[in-house]
Amino acid sequence: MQSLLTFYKAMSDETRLRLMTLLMQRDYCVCELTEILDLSQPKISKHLAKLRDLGLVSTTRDAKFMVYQANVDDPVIKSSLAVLLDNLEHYEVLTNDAQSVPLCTMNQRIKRERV
Amino acid sequence: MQSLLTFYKAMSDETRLRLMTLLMQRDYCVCELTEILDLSQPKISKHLAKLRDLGLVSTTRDAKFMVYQANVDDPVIKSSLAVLLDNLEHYEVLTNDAQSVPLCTMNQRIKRERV
DNA sequence: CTCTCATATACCTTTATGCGTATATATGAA
DNA sequence: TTCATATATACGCATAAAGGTATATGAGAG
Repeated sequence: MQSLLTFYKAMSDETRLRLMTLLMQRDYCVCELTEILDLSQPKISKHLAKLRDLGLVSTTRDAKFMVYQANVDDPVIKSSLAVLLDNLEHYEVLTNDAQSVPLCTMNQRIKRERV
Repeated sequence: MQSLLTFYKAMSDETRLRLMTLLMQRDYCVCELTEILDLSQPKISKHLAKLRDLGLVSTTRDAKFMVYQANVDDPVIKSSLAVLLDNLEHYEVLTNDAQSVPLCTMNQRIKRERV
């Protein structure tokens, strides 16, 4: 039950809810997340570290960039997150986050790769 | 989004998770909940008050007893709780809670009424 | 009215949480 | 090596949260 409790606690903070929601949709590096949420870099990093400590996200280094990805195995937590994703349209902030296109270096780099 | 955040926060405490899970299954008075969770009465009352303040439960007075009932209208929160209830068997504590039969006065009274 | 049971709340202490600022670390470029 | 960029972390502070103990309140019984 502890994992469920810590999941709920993780999601009870607006910053982490936004981060987790984004990461359930695709991977992002820290600079992209900082830009999308428009919050200080240390704040973003600290919340990501918390999500990582709780085992909800994992990281991959890509050159200078730390890429975060959602990493949920617990089926109950997975279902809980599915409920959230299925209802994104109810939450303007989350919807906007998902649609926003960061202008940071990482994003430029990815765009080039896609060409 | 605030209601979702406070819902997650409410559920991030073990006592409240247990209380809410019980109340999603049927109504209980405080003495029953105190007995089932085997925790101090003020602790139970304070957590119930918090759940009531957040609008997740409501109360009815039945003579000396305050009967608490789940009271969830938000569809996303409803779905989130449904996920939990659908997975009760994964959580021994919650399963035990649901199966426990309190011996308190309220329970006696209800039993008599049922005869 | 008084007593008892059921419940709520006040007060206090401890611990957890979140944030800002400053700084450390890591990587690639020049 | 030196610099710039990306990210992590340390430190200090303010606030929130949780629990225990004691006490207040509310309702029915006698």
